[in-house]
Parts: sequence; structure tokens; C-alpha cells
Amino acid sequence: MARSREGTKPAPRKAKAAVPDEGNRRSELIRKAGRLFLEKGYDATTIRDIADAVGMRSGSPFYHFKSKQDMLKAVMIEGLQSALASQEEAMAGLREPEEKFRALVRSHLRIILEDHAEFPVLLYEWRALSGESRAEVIAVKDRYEAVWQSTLKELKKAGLVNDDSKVVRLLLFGALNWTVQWYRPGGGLTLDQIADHMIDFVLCPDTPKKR
Amino acid sequence: MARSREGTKPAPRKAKAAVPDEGNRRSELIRKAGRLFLEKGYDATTIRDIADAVGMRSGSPFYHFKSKQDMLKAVMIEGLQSALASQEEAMAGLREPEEKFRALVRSHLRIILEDHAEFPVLLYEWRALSGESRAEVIAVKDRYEAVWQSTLKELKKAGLVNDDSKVVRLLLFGALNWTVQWYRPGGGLTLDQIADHMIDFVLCPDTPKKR
DNA sequence: CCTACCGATCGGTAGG
DNA sequence: CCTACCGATCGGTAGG
Repeated sequence: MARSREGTKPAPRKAKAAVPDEGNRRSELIRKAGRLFLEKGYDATTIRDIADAVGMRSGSPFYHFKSKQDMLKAVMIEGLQSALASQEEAMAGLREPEEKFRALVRSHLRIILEDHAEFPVLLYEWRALSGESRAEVIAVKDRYEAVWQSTLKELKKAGLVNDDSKVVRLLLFGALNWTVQWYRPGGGLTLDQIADHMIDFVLCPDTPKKR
Repeated sequence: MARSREGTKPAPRKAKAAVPDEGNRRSELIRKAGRLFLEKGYDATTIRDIADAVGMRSGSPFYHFKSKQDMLKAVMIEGLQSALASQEEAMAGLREPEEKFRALVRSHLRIILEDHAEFPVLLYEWRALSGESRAEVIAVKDRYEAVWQSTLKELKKAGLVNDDSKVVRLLLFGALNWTVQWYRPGGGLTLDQIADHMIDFVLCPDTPKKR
């Protein structure tokens, strides 16, 4: 569309419009593989399952990825990158620690519960990722978690939370990430309602020192 | 032992002492299978892995279980039953809601972080359990969760918690069950320290109504 | 990206 | 519980 060139010669107008470029096919594989890895697990998902899902023959995914492991890594990194993008967008312009925290919670829930399966795959198929790939994924993962850490620190400074230690962050991540196990869209609770419960769960503004 | 019969004839005293009875072999298979299912995942664990771990040949586990699925179900039910037993023991004689809650948290953490892998397998390999086996496992699972539910209700009545809805229970389970992902024995935090953080995370005794 | 294929491995079984 | 084995399936590749 945007790239159409108005030249002098007729140009091959009827070039097969159905042929997607390579990047699209690759992302399509990542998306479908992500879904399958999350639903059935990495090991129970076969290359044939994935190929079927995008309408390819069983050998063809290897044109885009050199191995099944490579697909897993690609799924996880894709999940992290879109999480980072959402996180950045959600936090943009916010100054208040509490607002930032709310934005983080909402953004995280959206990433793990809406649309995309890539981030949940990162959470629940970590075991299946080979040792060699882990370092690469961890590097991106650390960037994502660092934002949480600093926001929790600000919350603590503002007296909105009693403890910003690593344990608390891990407990919070547990409550957040576990939602993947039970949340079903249209199942009574909206995503925002869960977010509000989560925030109430963590913030204790009226009790600077509990118990 | 209890069944030994004192007859008149010498009786075969030196019956091979190294031969374990069938029940022991079965539990041994369950224990090792549980470990492997948790470490590598159900699908990535082969019958040969399990047989090796208990010193059997690859076909022999099928003398004790009719299929691999059957082993998975056995692992999960074993995990639930010992969890129920621990739960009962921990709660015995307690009256105070807060004490009961503390006991539940400690008992749960012990079950999922100490020794046994069976309960974590239930948590993280649910997907691998076939539809037919699920109902059976769910029945036992419901009994375990009912105790939590009623204790949370008591906490609410006592004003020690602001909300005893299903969401809160699920968030709490998330924080609890996620510990399996990061807790390592001897890694700085003791189990009791985690329990205390968890309890502070949930109880807000001084704020009957937050925000 | 397809066709045709391979070696390896897997869950499970028969017969003792 | 072992031996010996089978059919099915899987990740991956060569050659186009």
C-alpha cells in the first residue's frame, strides 16, 4: 500500500497478492507455535502440529527456524519484547509511584491474559529451554523485572508498601503469573477487576507497619 | 511382621530379605516418577527414565501401572493425599483463625518445597493429565481447597482480612505455588521466613477497610 | 517451501 | 519382573 510506486511502465500489478513475505510467515509460525506450546506443552507439540496450524508441510518450518528449540527461544523472546513495549507504553508520563504500579499490574495482566501466548510460554515452559539459550532470554527478562523492582522501591519510599524485598516481588509475580492457570475470558471477572484485587492485595497505605 | 505365623515346622527363615514387597516398589516408582515429571516434564520423561531410576528394565513399570498416564494420575493422587494428611495434622487442635491460617501456609509450603515432588507435579503438569483422569483428581483437590476456603472465611469474620472471595484465594495460591519456581533449599531464605512474608502479604489486621 | 525419506526413540506387549 | 520386540511417531535433512 504505502510502498506502491507510480512508474511509467505497467508494472506487474497482478503479482500474486496471496504470497506473504518471509517476515510474516515467521511471525505466524511464532504465534501459532506459542499457542500450541502453551496449550499442549513444548514436548507434546510436534513440528507437524505447528506446520499444520499455518498450512505448511512438516519439513517447512525448518526453512524458518533451524530447530524446534530455536522456535521456542524465538517465542520467548518475542513474548518478552512485546511485554517490554507494553510496559514502556503503560508507564509513559507517569510520576506517582502508585500510578506506576497500577500501570505495571494492568499491563502485565494484559500481556499474559490477552491475545498472546508468548509470554506465558516463557513462564511455563522455561524447563524446556536448553541451557545455551537461557542466558540470552534471561538478559531480556532482567530488563523487564528491573522496572518492577524500581517501582516497588518507590512504593516503599512513599510508604505504600511495607517491604520491597526480593521475596515480595516474587510473591507478587506468583499471584500475577498464576492467573494464567485460572483466568478465562468472559468468566465473570474482567481483567481490570483482577488488577484491582491484585493492587489491594499488595498496597497497605494505612498501615505503615503491619501487625 | 504382624502376620508372621509361629507354626511347628522350621519355616523358610532365610527367604531373600532383599526382595521388597510390591507396595514398596509401587511407591518407589511413584516417588521417582514424580521427581522426573517435575524436573523434565511428563512428556519429556520416558518410561525408560523412570525404570532406570528404580533399577528396572524398560518394560517392567507396566507390571505396576497399566500406562504412563496411570502413573501420572497415581503421582498426583499421592501428592494430594499426603497434602491432606499434613493439612489435617497441622490444623489439629487449633481454634484461632489466624493460627489456623498460619498453619495452612506453613503446611502448604512444606508440602510443595520439601522432599516430595508429587504435589508440584499436580500443579504444573495438570495439562498432561487426560480428561478421563481429571474428575477423580479434582474430587480430592476440592477437599484440600475447601479447608482453605473456610479458614479464609473465618479470617474475614475476624476482620483479619478484607476479602475472602474466590479471587483472593486464587491470588494467594498463586503466590504460594509460584515458590516452586524460585525457592532453592539453602538459598538464603528459610521456609518459615517465606511463610511469614506470605502471611504479612495477606493479613492486614489494622486496616479493616483499605484505600 | 514441498517431496520423500531416515535414524532414533517411544509407549506398550507377549511370553515367560 | 525380564527379554525381545513392534508399530508409530518424531525431529530433522537432502535435493529440488
